[in-house]
Amino acid sequence: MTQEIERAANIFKLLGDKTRLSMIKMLESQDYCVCEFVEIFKTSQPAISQHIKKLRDAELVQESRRGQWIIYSLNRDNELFSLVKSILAHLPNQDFNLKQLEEQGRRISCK
Amino acid sequence: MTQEIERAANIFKLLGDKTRLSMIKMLESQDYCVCEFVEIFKTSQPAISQHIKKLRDAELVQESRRGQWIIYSLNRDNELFSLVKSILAHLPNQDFNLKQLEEQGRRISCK
DNA sequence: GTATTATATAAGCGATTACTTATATACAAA
DNA sequence: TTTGTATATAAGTAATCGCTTATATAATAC
Repeated sequence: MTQEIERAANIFKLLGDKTRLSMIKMLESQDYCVCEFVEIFKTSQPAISQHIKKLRDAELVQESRRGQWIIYSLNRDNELFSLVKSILAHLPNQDFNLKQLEEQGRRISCK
Repeated sequence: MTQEIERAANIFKLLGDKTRLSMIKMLESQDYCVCEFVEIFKTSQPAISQHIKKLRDAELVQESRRGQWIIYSLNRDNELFSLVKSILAHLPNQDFNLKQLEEQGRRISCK
């Protein structure tokens, strides 16, 4: 069992959850504030925070604080980013989530 | 949450296990008998059988019986095969497993 | 300073996972 | 038809997962 297989399998474990997979796909287009994820996925804030933690621990995303908000972005320097990138190419764009949020006037906190 | 995201996430759940991921990578090169997997992964026969069942249920692999042996192959007609294929391109070849088996004279049952 | 807001972390819990052992099924060889 | 071999399935279990609620931390606004 090569180490590369194991590393890849760990990435797939993370992408094997539809919330996390959507997040990563969304982050391909633009950076997101935690508060936007909370609104979009209609889950509790801790649930979102825990998903993000996993992505952060795997260095798939990176944070940057802006005042009281924390903005996450895709870490394109990740060792396995080329794998991730080629996966994302097969997934439908998820930008409609944020558009919907704006249309419904629910994109509030960080804007 | 699009259905496509959910389908892809299900694939990643399957590939998120290093045994199953190795199997799929190996099947990219050639078909494999269950008994070869059992030898190569040094796990119990039921454990292997259960991994295969998951891959079969997702129609990622297909079986064909040859006498008392069952040979598995990659299902290249799977709806998401292009995704799988592009993933496999990023993984190291695993053919050494079978070579090792042969060198050690442990490739016995189905040959 | 205190209050409020955004995010993270901790603890608990039910569901799921990946194994185990035991058994069933399907075919082969005698 | 009996015996052996390959594979699948069933049942049980410890570990992990993804949520929940409660609380901690960090920044802003007053």
